[in-house]
Amino acid sequence: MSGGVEWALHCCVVLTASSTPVPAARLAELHDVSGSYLAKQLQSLARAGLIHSVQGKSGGYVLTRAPESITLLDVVRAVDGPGPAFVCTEIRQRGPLATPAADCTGACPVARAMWAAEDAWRQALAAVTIADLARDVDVDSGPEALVSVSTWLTGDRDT
Amino acid sequence: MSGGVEWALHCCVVLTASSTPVPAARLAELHDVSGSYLAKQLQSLARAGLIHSVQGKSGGYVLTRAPESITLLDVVRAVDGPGPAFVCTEIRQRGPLATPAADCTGACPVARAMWAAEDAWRQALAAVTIADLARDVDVDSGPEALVSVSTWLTGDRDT
DNA sequence: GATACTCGGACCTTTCTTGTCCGCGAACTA
DNA sequence: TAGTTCGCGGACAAGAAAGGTCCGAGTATC
Repeated sequence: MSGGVEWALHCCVVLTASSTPVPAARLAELHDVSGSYLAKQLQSLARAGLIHSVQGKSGGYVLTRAPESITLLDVVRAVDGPGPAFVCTEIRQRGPLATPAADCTGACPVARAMWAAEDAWRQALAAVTIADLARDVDVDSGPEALVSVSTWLTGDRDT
Repeated sequence: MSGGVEWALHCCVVLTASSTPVPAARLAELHDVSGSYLAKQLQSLARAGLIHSVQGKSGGYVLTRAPESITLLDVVRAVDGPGPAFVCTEIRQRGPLATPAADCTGACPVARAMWAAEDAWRQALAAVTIADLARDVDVDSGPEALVSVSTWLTGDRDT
């Protein structure tokens, strides 16, 4: 799993606190990460339609939907790609005792089991939304945490 | 996820069919993969205690336990490592609005959600055993498939 | 005891991820 | 209308990790 997923998730949670566009550089400064690289993750989120980019002065990124309708699975799929982590190379069709392709109607048992586990993983991710994470942050660090983030994001740069 | 997991799983299923040691080169020939590289995966399985290596002439690998007591999670952890796929870099403790370390009693909400999903994945993998896979192969390809594999594995090389 | 066969680990190559940089176009401001 | 600020996209370099190969240590067989 790529490390950019963590950055993207934190950015989505932070964007919950702001209704005005937030530049990528500001998000990078808040998290103390490389702005150039974070921009790449944000572009992935924008391509997936999770966030919307506003160009020009006073531009930046805004969430396109309500935080309640953005699941963790959406973010992970946008950053890490939609493909399955386990790839079946059809080993059973190779070697001296290869099973003929005609008998391979469905996926091989190994792939079936691995993909079923991945489905369980995706289902768990789809059950949690960005709004849930924001609420958890409130519980953990108190409601003033996200408020101060909001004021810092929308405030002037010279702080 | 590393591709060697697929090879290791197929090897474990195949080893079900043989009670005598099977050389790594024989397993590689059966699956038509690089023997030198497959040896690395088998060594990982041996280090994890899933298979036992017998040296010397007529040596090879044998399953240490019954196939019913080897789960897919055991194989995946042995090959891909036991660490979690999602690594939390404690982003919340960085940047100008870093939450003080004293307030970070538990994992941050983002990591909690991601790890919960991974637990669901591991639980699904732990629920399936190598014996289950072998049975599924019997259902898919008929019982004669594993029988012919067994005779091919134990037979002489000059076939 | 010699031999042939096996595993085991050290080593190298290729690919991918991570991270950086700069030019272009768009939108807001004056 | 000109200038500034900002996001977008591709090109590019470094580092890690996967993929792959090799030779030495050890053991059962003959």
